[in-house]
Amino acid sequence: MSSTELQTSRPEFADVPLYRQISKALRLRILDGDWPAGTRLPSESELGAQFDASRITVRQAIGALQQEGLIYTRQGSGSFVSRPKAFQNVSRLQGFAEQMGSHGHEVRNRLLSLAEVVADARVAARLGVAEGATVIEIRRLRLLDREPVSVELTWLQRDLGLQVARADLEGRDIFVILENDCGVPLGQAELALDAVAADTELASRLNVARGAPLLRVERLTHDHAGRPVDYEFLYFRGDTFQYRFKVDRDPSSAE
Amino acid sequence: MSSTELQTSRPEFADVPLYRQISKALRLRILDGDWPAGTRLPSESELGAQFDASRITVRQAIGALQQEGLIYTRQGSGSFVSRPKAFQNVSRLQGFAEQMGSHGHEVRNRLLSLAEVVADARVAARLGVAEGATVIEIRRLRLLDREPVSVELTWLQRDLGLQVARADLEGRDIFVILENDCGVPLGQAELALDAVAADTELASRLNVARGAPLLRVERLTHDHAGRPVDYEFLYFRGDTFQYRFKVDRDPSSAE
DNA sequence: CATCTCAACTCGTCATAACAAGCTGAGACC
DNA sequence: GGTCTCAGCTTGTTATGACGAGTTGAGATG
Repeated sequence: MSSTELQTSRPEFADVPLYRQISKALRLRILDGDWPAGTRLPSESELGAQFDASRITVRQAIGALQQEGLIYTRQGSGSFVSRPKAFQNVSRLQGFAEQMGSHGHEVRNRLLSLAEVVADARVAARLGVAEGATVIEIRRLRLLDREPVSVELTWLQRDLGLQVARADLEGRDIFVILENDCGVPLGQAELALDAVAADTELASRLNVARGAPLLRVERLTHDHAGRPVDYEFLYFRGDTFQYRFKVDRDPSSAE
Repeated sequence: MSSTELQTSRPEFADVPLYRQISKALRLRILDGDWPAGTRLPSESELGAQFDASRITVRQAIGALQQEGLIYTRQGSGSFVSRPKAFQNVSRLQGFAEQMGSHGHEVRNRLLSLAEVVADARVAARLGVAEGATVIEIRRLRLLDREPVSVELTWLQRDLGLQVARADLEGRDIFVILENDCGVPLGQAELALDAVAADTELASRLNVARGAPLLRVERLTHDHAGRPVDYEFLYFRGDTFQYRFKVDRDPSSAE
């Protein structure tokens, strides 16, 4: 009954699925530390009563949190808040500031250059434009707590790039700009990581010695429909940055 | 009808959940190429009729395939087989040889050392043993097509390590040994990647200059129950190796 | 012919209900 | 005290039913 009531009383959220509201509420309590690692969540029926939802709906919410790695579930026993943090959820596609900002660090970007350039073969291939077409190139230096961490080269299709160029590139992630200002929902990204030596320019930008090891990330981000949107090279200082994530073996458990 | 028939005729699989049977059946048709990319799957109700399952069960099966990236779904339209392959599923936990071997390369491991050592604080913490406990340390040089690519340091709990030590460490991945010879089903792994400079020993092993950039991968692999099993440091030559994978944005779409 | 409308189909969400399977702790039994 | 059993919890799986929202193509309309 009150699911309807809830929707009636908050018509502006009427279209947010109930299971999302639940998972969001639970997520907040976990991230805020109300429920430290190891805490047992209320049982599915209890949650159902609390949120006035059926068990099937609660399970949808819990399933989402499980996928995020925030909780784990043991049959017959209950659902529990996962181990520490620090390591959480990094196999999501997130901007650097999105990730760090949520951990209490100050992130700034210094715009090094913003230009229309001719796409070389590789950039053209990745972005799906003709070789020789004009694209937008953005070069930024990222500072974490005033300390330089990375230099980032970004290429975008011309029209999209011009929109992005008008946004607050110094304070916000390109991902956030793309999604909120340009209305481009992001989907998957392909990454390639390797290690390279700092050339003279990178070394001076990042305040390290020439030849110092850098973690290079090549990232091609697609929108929801699979169209390439954003092609980047990120150069991280090897001594101050780690790329962390989790992977599963055998996600399907097929055969 | 047929789901029941299936279970009746194969009583040993009677406890495999129906939704897994369905996702497995669909997965096979996709991987076998019966349904090329872009093919629309039968609707959820059709599948329900085919497998004699309710729609909720079919949706569970379809949800699993979606997570695997094999299919994508558009409301009002249907579920479709995903784009090519090539990049699929690389965010799985795979051994190096597993990955390369399936691409027609020759992978060999040269055993550099195999010893019982005293766990330092970090190794002890990661493997969940007492500091000062004895663990097995394995150091290997990996060769791809006769060329050195990486040096790998592995620590295992003593009893497990002794089992592994008896296996064919030169020809097989430790992952494969753990799963097949030791019967340890692997689950998740946590990875941390950064870039470091080659010290004298690594440089000579890998046949690069001292100070050359290396991609360092710290990996802690857990078994199915979440117990830490295998703790490793992998040092890859920056010039010959890339770590590639895909990530999704917004598995939760929070806030 | 172009466009517009709408019925019919698709997936998205949610409720209620039931039984199976795993876990846990209180109490019985030795 | 130590062990064993089992009731009563938990999650896992599944069915049926319902309505909403997005898509699409056929037919009506201009």
